[in-house]
Amino acid sequence: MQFWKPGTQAPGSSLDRIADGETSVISSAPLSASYSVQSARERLPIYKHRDKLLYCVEKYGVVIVVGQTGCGKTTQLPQYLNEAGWAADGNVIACTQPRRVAATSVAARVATETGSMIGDEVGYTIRFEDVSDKARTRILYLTDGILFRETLLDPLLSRYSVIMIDEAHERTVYTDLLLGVLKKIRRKRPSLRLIISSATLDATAFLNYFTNGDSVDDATIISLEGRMHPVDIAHLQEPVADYVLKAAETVWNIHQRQGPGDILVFLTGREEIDRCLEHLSEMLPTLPRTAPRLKLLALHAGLSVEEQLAAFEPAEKGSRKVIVSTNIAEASVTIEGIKYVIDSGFVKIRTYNPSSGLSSLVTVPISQASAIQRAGRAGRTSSGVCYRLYPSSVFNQLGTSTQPEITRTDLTTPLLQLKSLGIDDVMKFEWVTAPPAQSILRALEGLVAAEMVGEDGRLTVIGEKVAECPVEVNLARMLFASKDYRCGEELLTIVCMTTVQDVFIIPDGAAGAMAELERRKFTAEEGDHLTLLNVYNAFVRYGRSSSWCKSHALSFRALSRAVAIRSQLLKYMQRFGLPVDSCQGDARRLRQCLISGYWRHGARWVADGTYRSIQGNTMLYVHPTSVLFTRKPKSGWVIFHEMEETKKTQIRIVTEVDSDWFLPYGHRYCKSA
DNA sequence: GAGCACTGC
Repeated sequence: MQFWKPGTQAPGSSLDRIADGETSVISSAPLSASYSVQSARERLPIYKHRDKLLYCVEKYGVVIVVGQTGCGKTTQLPQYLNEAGWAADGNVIACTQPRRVAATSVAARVATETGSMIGDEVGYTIRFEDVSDKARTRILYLTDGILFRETLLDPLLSRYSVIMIDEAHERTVYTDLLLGVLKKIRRKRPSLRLIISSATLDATAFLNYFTNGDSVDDATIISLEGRMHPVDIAHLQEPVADYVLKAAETVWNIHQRQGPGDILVFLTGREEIDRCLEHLSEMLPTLPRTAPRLKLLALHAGLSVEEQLAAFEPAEKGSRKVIVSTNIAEASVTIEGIKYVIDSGFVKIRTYNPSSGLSSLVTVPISQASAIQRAGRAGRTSSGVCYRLYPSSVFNQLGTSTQPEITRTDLTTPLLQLKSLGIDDVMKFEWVTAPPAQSILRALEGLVAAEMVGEDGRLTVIGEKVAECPVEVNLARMLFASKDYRCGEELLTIVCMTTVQDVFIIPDGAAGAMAELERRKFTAEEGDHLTLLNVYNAFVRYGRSSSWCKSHALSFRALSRAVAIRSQLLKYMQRFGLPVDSCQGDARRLRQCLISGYWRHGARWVADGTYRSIQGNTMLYVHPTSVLFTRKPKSGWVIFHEMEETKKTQIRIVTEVDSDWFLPYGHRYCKSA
């Protein structure tokens, strides 16, 4: 079996020649499904490392495990540890995942392998769903966010003997926070074992983090070589001006000159995906009558569940499937049967500018780690080929890993939670990668202005409570204020509805215009917050039905999630003694309450139809999805949920208010300006 | 008059 290495090219390859069919693809037989579960486990590449892994976990406090997706570390390692007795005496082996689906699906698979019911010996915990048994569960899969939250309740995580942080190279905010806290915990509880599972390129960075760059006595790296199938890599010889067009051409060449197998294309967003598919459908009529058909599919998060599922259905016999996707197909979802990957080399990420407090979506080159991950998507069920739409010299210049999320995000919530853990001096926290000092300062200022943190840097009484609440700080602030405005019931709903995204489904073309009309039925003239309230109440009144959602162009998924979040937050409100009163239709009182959270998100209308932010006087455009997009607010003043920089600075979820309502917060502007 | 990478508690 041949293994590919990062940066290597298939022999003598330029993309064009490969797409012309000059390079053969090495084939190898996939794992047969006819073996029993036990012997299938033993056939996994990881199995030969079993004893070494167990020895290292025994000897070292921190073991960094390097291995490609598919080598079996996620499913096997916790089982090896269990078999070796690490879950004896009531101890639990934890394995964290960045995503909910991964935690649930891996747990189900391991339960099958161990011949037990899910939720018994093997369980999982994600938000809204705890399928585990406090006394019986030995192996627990959970999202890293849940485990971080657990440190708020049990700062030493004392029920766990081993904690495996899986997919650590993805560097989500919670992974980074967890690693920092776990390093601290290990000083107080050295018996706790940590396993950091990562892709190749980040391993030494993690090792250095845990050894502080010197003593290696307590940490080690194990490399689990081997993946199921080889993937040949082809680079373009010269960069291209239009990678969307090039992607379409490459699909076309593969289809005409290469053997069977589905094609996965990585682009950055919906607009590019649609353009690529348009190019391809224009070419379709020129396909010879006898040639296999080409099935064109888009895949991005904005699609409905049915549309997304289409990408997973096998192509009909004699036809080839082409999935043009965003980064969602890089790690979040896995499509079987992909043999060809086309990688644009770009990704759209959200970044945060701490000096303006603005977040923006920008298209940036991917990292080497991402490029390798994308290529690996071609080798899941058999050998494959990855066509990179950039030269190998460009690959070599890419950053090794994606910038950790914590360096490009608003730190308000993370800092509040660290303080709740007793880490008051966040400047001294041992970050795996330190965020910009300005981000920390801005978040601290915000926490002081919101009265979560006192002038002494310690949490206030309300700050302690808000830290426990799984919502943004300004939204939690409103929940607490709702007691004074007697509008807890409506405010709670609004908070949940602003938290879920894409409530309204607006398709392209004529269907979009129809959806637009449906949306107007819920419109409240005060603005989007009350419109969202109307939508939620109608959803509940009509029995939370998915067909009702469909006929009103609403997302059943989003609304169901809002219902789940609402019942979770309701428990917090009850615990904190916050009444859930109705405002009895008094929209004025309700909007006054909104200001208690949004007072820093105020803007005034100017004659050209744009707005100016109260803080900073930035020019703001109302997002086209807002009910205030077409209307001037009578008072001339609004508050908004969030602002984001695209081509322009846009505000989303906007509601009209009176300027007088800001007065009680005036003195705070002076402090935080 | 015009727009949305992806997660997570």
